[in-house]
Amino acid sequence: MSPVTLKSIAKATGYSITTVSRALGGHTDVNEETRRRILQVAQEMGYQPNLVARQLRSQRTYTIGLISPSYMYSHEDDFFALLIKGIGRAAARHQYDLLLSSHLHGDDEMDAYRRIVGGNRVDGVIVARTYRDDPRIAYLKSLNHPFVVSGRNAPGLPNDFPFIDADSQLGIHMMVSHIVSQGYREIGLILPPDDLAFTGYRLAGYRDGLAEAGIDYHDEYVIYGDLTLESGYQAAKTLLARAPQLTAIIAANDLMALGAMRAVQEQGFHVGHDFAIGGFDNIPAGQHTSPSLTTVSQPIIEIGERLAEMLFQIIEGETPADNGLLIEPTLVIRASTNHAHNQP
Amino acid sequence: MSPVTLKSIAKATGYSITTVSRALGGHTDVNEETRRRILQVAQEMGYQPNLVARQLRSQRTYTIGLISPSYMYSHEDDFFALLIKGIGRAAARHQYDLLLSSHLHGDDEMDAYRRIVGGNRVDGVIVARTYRDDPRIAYLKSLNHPFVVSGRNAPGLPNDFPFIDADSQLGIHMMVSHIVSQGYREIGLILPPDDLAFTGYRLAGYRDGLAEAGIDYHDEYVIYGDLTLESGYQAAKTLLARAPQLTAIIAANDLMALGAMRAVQEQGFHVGHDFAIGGFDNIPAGQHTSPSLTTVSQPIIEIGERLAEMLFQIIEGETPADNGLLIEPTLVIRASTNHAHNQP
DNA sequence: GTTGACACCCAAAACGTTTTCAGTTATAAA
DNA sequence: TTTATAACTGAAAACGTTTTGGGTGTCAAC
Repeated sequence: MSPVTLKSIAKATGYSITTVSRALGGHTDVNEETRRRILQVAQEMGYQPNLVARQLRSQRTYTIGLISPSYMYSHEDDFFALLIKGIGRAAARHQYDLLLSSHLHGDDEMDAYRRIVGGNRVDGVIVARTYRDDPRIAYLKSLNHPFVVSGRNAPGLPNDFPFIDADSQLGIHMMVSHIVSQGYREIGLILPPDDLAFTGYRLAGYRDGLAEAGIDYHDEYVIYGDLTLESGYQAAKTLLARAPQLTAIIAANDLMALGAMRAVQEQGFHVGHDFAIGGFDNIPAGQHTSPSLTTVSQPIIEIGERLAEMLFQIIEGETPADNGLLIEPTLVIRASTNHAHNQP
Repeated sequence: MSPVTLKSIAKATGYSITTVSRALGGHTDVNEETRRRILQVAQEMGYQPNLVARQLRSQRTYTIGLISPSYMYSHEDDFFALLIKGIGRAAARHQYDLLLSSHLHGDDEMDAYRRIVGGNRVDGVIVARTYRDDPRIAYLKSLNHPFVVSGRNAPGLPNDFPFIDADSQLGIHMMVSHIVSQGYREIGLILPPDDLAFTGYRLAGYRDGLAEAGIDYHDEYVIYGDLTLESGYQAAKTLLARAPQLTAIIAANDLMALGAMRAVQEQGFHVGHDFAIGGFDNIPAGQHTSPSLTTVSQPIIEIGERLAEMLFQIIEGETPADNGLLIEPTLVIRASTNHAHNQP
């Protein structure tokens, strides 16, 4: 009835706790016959090692942590779900578990990090959704605790930590070039909040694209949203009121793009014919909208997998081959920017 | 440099480990002045309690577990992502963490349960995606370990465990009634694999609906898929070949419904006008398809939240008010079954 | 001047492992 | 026969907490 421990197996077999531990641990210095006996008794008694005790003694948890605000990774935001999927895959391969700590919206995120990391609950953490000069990264570096970052610092700031990020500057650049190639030249942009690190890259990519096409940049063509569909809708309405000559809008994520699409359609435009909409993320919903959404795709699941692999290497004390990895995104052209896609 | 522990604080303040522990733990039998001193020193030294040691000593982890195959909770299957979101919310409120253990596809799921549960890593677990007479449930019951179940046993079998499930029998029944009310009477059904517990309820709901409408049941109108979009596509093609008189298809989840929709459209049908398609789950993509998908909606996030709340109660030794909860799903009528929705 | 009550503090045990170090026996070499 | 070596085993320490079960000292009451 009471939990079966090394001690109880020791008592049952007549061997010491040490020997039982070594036998089960597969050490060489235990007689083959005694190991057989011990293994069998352990089996019969249904022994399961107490992982917490093992963690305490060995100072290893075989667990990695992901800390997230509780309102994220939802259908409003597939990003976390996909990242978790990739991480989970890699973790399963390496026999690690994933500790997911959600903190309430108002709470200080740093507290969660201090608790989990300082509390020795994980061997490493994955930091996602980076801010400009992210304090979480500073904290982890000061502790010299293994971590990897999904994302990176804002443009111009140092990236002296292991990270993987999509080259979203290039992604938006490709999007602009494509939209220009379709004949649209008055292009608006809906950006994420300014404290997110990647916002600067998306703006830079936009300017790159315009410059390449020889189009002037106008401040009033750019507006900030908060990544939700609703905010995309509002932003597009504001943008159109402010600059009615617009014939295209690029949003920094698909959700805002879908909101923008709705706003634009309400204004009587025929998206894909007289107006272009471009997104970023390639969320599943974008395939099924009408018109389907042209977007920039980043392989989030794969990024999650590679991040985890990278973290495992760091935990094991190896130096990962790529300490900062920029992934080239791909442009997925669909009907919202392209006549040819419109009638299948 | 070395980690700051109760011991180091004891040394620094001159008090014993016991007193430091009791001071930080908020016990009453320590002088207010000494507590102040200890708190301050702990603060200065940046003390973070070692949670693993605490867990070992107190035999409580303040962690709940969710074990899932690593291919699940993806954009192919929003279910897990949403469930995790709900669980995470509730967990954040109660200061619990979530341990997510993914195991590789081929591995025995029971091993993961034995490892996590037997290894004392969690105070309770949430079992999702139940099978008929699920061995995981039998295991947890035999151990008398706190757990709750998302789903329940197959029809006719006992549910002697705490669970929350959507009443999918009623859900499909409502769907059939609605489709019949739109004038369709030759209705096919695409079911999930037979070993999943809820398959029987969906079939029963289908038969209920037919019976109520006075329509005969035909075996050849029913086919099994594996919940993926691709399998829905194949299943629908088979169904149409087998019974060309069909004018409607209900799929047991949205993904298969979308696959079926594609197959039906390829055959030249005009879904929403001369053919009806119904799904189940209300995944976000269904809003944006063309035509948009009529579906049965279950509040997965809320179910996750309530499951977690229920589990916390059980862990705390209370008896939850609802030990088995059936949630009434809602029918979301969109264009794939309804003319009126077709031209907004 | 003893007694009780109270406030405060601490040594040691316990949680269940892993590992270090030393001990015991059998065997081979000298 | 002694000695060195190898093969196996075990006692005890350690990981960092919390809790048990006293201690000590002060003060009021008798």
